[in-house]
Amino acid sequence: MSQKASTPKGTRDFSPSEMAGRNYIFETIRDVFARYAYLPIETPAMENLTTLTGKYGEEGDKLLFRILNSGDYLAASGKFDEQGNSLGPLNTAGFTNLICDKGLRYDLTVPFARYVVQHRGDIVFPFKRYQIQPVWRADRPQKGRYREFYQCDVDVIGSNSLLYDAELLQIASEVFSKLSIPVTIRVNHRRILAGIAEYLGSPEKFREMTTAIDKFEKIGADGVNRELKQSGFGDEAIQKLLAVLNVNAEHATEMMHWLEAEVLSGSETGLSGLQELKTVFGYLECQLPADALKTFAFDPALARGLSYYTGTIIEVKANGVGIGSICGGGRYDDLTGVFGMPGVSGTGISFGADRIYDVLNEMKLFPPAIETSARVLVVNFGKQEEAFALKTVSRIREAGIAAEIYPEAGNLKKQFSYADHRKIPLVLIAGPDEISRDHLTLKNMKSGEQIHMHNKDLIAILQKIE
RNA sequence: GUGGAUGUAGCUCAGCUGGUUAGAGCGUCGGAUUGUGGUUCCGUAGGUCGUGGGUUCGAGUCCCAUCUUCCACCCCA
Repeated sequence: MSQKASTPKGTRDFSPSEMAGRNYIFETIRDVFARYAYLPIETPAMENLTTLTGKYGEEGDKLLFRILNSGDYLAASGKFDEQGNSLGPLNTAGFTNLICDKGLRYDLTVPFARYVVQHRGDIVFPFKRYQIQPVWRADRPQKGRYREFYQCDVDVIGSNSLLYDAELLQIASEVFSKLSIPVTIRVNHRRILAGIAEYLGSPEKFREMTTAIDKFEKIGADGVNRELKQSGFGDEAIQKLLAVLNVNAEHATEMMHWLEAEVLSGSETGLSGLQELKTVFGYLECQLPADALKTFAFDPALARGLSYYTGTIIEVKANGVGIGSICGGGRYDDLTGVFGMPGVSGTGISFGADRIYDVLNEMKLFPPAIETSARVLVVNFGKQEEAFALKTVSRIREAGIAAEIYPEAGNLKKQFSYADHRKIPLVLIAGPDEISRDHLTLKNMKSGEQIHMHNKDLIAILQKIE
């Protein structure tokens, strides 16, 4: 009896043509990271549950994949008989903690914080690392939302310098420019949001306020109004907030001036956040050409959910594609505190490789040439010619050119058709005629042109065709 | 986790209110062309109609369950 072949919900296989696209993304991102002098690390797919829980809020904890312990834990618990009947009161949470103590990582930032604390003796600060690995979330899948997906994280830990905030923004700008994806990079500061909450007279409702404004673009002013009312904001406060969201400032500097004068003047926190952002934008102006600067937008309505951000926050969306954010991040002042290493500031961003793939695919922005396997196919004529063909294919490989020989003899039609399907640009023909004269025939599959050459000139000619 | 759609050949889909052997295009493979692919022509193969139950004389079509994918909420890369 055969069973149905399938992958678990929200997970996928990647075939060679998809891997070509994925590797193109990973290589592009890795190149940029490395050029800014970030160093690679990897951490295990699973972490202790104590490392993961409580870091992503209540919702996040629900989305953790937990790994069942091995062993006879039921007998050990003493709460169940052999038929599985409960012998005493034990709630789900308690039971879960009893039977599993490991989980799949939910992101790369928290494992990185754990890594930093654990290796603090070996690390030279500020530590710049990158990490490209899959993460898992037990979310309900949708388009652009998977249960297993790759994040490409770059973080700096152990420095308060805003130069790094600016550097990461520059990295984001460069990655998307290299991938030719038109994006908007929205930037805000958590302390500006805190200042706005003070301005509204409800600093304690900071959380409710940020989750409401985060939806501004999606649900509009009316929707935000409703949300805020539900959270207990007064009408006056709501009007003040909507006025902030509706300010139509063309340039970041205009918006900043207005906020400084009208909204944040009474909030020390808010003003300090604004000052930091000004500094960051100042650095960007030094580092980036004008057309790259245009992709950045200061947006006081950007909130971002993750609770550990404390400073600059950033989010990137592809223009004109209905896929969520493809990159996000920010500064966190005390991520390592929970692991017993307080007062270490970090800043980082994360690229969503799978969503970037979807964007490139939807916008048809993948370069055409990334999928070739071999550059040369050597035709197989049969027993008599095989030895010659094998020697030739080895010579080509030794010259650093990807080559393969067709596995079966005869039927040239089939062999050429194979080269066509595989997008192999060159076919080398070494049949009886050629071998007898120590010659070769090379066909260019794109132009259809064939050239004859002496056997000894092969490598030189192939290298010239490059 | 809550609510709603979806599933027919490898791919994109058709199949009217239940009614004989479930169709098309593209692709595959073979031939026209045994030393030449991409175009053309001819032909071939390929289907547990997502899966499991049920209603019915009869189910791709109706009902229930389940899985997948997608959409909204929640949240997020």
